[in-house]
Amino acid sequence: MATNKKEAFDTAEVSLADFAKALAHPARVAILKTLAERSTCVCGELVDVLPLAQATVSQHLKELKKADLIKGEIDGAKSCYCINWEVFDLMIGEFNHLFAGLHRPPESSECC
Amino acid sequence: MATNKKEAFDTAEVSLADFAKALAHPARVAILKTLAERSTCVCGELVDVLPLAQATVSQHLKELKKADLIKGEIDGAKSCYCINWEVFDLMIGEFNHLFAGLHRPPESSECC
DNA sequence: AATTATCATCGTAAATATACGATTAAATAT
DNA sequence: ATATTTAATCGTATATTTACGATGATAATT
Repeated sequence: MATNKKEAFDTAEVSLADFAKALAHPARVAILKTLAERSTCVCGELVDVLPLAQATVSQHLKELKKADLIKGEIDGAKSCYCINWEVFDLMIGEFNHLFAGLHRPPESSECC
Repeated sequence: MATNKKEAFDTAEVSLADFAKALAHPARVAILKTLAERSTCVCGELVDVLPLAQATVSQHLKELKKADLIKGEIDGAKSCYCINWEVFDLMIGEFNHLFAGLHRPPESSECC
């Protein structure tokens, strides 16, 4: 029954929802935060930072990569990740455009 | 296995993730957009606007309510919803604080 | 009082997400 | 050459999400 109804929605809504979905787990928020904090690219210290098993961290990284919010590169035996700022900033802009900028309550409107 | 590891993360990360989760579906984005567009509170026209059954819309509304992003009120036989701007603006602020404001790439850092 | 409209909730089916141990593959170190 | 480190992937268990029809409850209409 849980069929995917993505086609039925606007692409803007879908892409914003996908962005939100990528952030919809504390581990992934923490990963992005950690990647942003370190000026140099971070590899597997993420596993040390997070309270999760290596396989699970890898899975979260995969999701962030799928959402195009991070880039990965193999550096010897290790693999190195960093934030994809182009896409990230773009999504933040889309987010703010849709919600923050527009549509404030029209002052005198009686609402709930 | 899929145990809830929320306790192991910072509350800021958890609350941001919860906020993101609330937006992590096109239907919920569309609901918020619709509620923001109409100056007067909207009831069940949402069902007409969305490509989903009434029960499903109700479920999504429940989730948004759980996240405290909307307020609901029974108005006769209908029930009326609107955005909870206090919370919503707060979460937007938290979002921008954590990601947009801080941590830009330090210019000369070689990254991925 | 009986009917209708509106919407929440229940029950349920199927898809996704979360988590981890085990395994694998590749690079590095011994 | 062998052992170790690093990280991806596989397999799997469980939890959560998504979706809908059916039912229920309440208010408005007839």
